[in-house]
Amino acid sequence: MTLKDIARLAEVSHMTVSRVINGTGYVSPETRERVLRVIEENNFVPSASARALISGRTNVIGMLVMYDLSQFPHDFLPPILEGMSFVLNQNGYGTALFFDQVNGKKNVAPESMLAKGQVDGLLIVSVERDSAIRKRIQRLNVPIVLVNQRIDIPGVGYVVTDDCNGAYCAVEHLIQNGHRNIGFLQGTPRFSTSMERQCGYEKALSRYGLPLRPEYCRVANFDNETSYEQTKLLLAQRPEITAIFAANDAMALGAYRAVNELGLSIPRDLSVIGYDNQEYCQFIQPPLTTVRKHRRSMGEHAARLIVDAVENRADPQKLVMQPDLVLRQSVRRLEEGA
Amino acid sequence: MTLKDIARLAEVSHMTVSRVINGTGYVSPETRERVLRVIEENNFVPSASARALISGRTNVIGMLVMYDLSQFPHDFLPPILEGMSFVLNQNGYGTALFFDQVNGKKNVAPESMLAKGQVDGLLIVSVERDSAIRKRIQRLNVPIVLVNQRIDIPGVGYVVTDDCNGAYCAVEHLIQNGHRNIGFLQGTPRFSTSMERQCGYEKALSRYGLPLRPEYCRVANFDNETSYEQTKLLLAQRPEITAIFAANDAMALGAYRAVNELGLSIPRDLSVIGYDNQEYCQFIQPPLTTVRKHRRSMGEHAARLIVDAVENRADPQKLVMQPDLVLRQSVRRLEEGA
DNA sequence: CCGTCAAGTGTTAACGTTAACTTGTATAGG
DNA sequence: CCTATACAAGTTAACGTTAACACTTGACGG
Repeated sequence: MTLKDIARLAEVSHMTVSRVINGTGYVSPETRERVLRVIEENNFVPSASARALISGRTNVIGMLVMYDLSQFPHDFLPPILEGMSFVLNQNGYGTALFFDQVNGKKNVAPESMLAKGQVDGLLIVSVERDSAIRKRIQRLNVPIVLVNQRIDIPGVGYVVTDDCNGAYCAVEHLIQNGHRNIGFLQGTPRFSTSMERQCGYEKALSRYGLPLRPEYCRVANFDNETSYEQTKLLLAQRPEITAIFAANDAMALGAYRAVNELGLSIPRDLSVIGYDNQEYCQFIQPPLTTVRKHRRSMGEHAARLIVDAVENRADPQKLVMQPDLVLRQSVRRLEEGA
Repeated sequence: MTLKDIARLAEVSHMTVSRVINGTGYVSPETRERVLRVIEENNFVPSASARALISGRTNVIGMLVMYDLSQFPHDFLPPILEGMSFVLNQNGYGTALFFDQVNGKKNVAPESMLAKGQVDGLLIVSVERDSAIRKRIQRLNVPIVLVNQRIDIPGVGYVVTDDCNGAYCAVEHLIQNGHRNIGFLQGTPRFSTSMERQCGYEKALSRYGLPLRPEYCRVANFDNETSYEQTKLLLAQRPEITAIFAANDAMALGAYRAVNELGLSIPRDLSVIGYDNQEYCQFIQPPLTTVRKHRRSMGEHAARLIVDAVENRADPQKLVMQPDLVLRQSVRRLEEGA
């Protein structure tokens, strides 16, 4: 079923049908009616391929996931994809999903698929710091918006969460609850967010005139097991510590485990704040106070930026979003005299 | 940059270039070399749109997510998508992702996008029982494979996990550890997997000659809070219960909470098995024994089935996968005399 | 009463491929 | 030596759409 078939059935030329469909040019009301009826009856939909061929635009935006899923909390991705997909669809775009690597193995497709002019723009969800992204991006000549990674490349936009500020708020919250000796479980330096969270921790301490003690900071690689060990060490070596800020929730859970094992209790003996607001935070005991990134919203914004760039042939914008603190029950207010 | 540009630069006709690219027909080694060099130098990639137009095939497979993400564990989706995407890419297919509904709102795109002949085949990830899928599927005339939903529709394939057997194994494991009075926290009847898990529970009891006591079974809607309440009730009303099988991990966590609050301990006073093997299962205390679905593998298989169907113009196959039990530390072996 | 313009419709060519057919040349078999 | 055939190309048309231009009709102003 093509334009011409519809044209024949409606007894008009194929151009008239095209005009009816696209709302361009003059068509008399009666003709329009007739054509629309025939289209309806045959539930005709114009060929996307033919349109893409002649217009040079596919109306498809690529979504490239640049990190290995198994290395990162699984629930990070879905809300982002969902947000992107929703906004893109609303704007008449389809979405092509690619994973750069799967289970450690490099995927074949991304570059070639993306080069074929198969997409009008590209959203890249990534996690690692800098990495090879810079180089790889340059080859592709479509508008690009990075999600969750703030790399300043001319002509490339991004949507990121201000993790530095998120961490700042978390630590500030601890300080405002009377905590002075605050441990920090740090992530892998490989991940860009890791450094930012550290920066926020340091900023908050300095802002409130507290000393930055390197021995309070432990690198635990975003890893539950390591955090568990480091927390045990930390509490043994530095018993004056009353609170821990963990750079993600899995690490906070590691701290929980250590505290339990030492026969202590949260938040009575130790206050804990995590980061990411994973699903389980509300279910564990005690429910974990943590920092929430607005993941769906990030996806939505990224989609808007890319649509904007594609349609106005302009460079994509850059956008920094603020996370917020989700208060639960893992932080205790210290008495003044304590 | 088109075939013809390459042809001009290599001083051949565009057909020769086409033949070189597709490996069809006769081309002399020297000519092939020359053409390949020119292609390389200009890193030319043929237009997917033009190919799609003339061949009637897009080399894109649609992936439609039919359920509301917020209603289901977030980490269910990524491995499935990843598995699909990987296999599809390997076979030269691109992937178009669509969400049927986002945050309760119906998405606009799916039907129209899919109808436009934009995809050669469709993978549908769903969760709800039957629902409207039957009707919606019939309109689309591309091969379809359902993922995680076993609906027998002629010409439609599926990849599912045998949740009945998964539940059976879980309950069997409890029985083999000496438990006789086993509670069951049930999911929403809305979800297809829910009924299967119940079926497995009942099968195991009956297989081992244990009575099915309705008062041991509580509907907790896959919900943490409800499970928490139901577990408290269950333990109060039926103190003889020594183990609980929860139809998913969130519910198991609810049980954990109840047990803690009653001053009891897992697995000493109560053994618990969950279902899904969510990320946090290994991190909570005690680590939760649970049933693992092979999600990436499901995605991979589904992708293979659809590629098969598309390329051989045959009806897609149907496939039932077996989950397995992940043993951790939430189940206690009861002494014979206990 | 003619030119101009708007409304409504049609014709043609182009987008970048591939299928199908055609052409030319070297080689082998009779 | 002629012809059949394998090899190595080239030419043309088609896929389904849209842009650009062309044509017809009627109305209206000068």
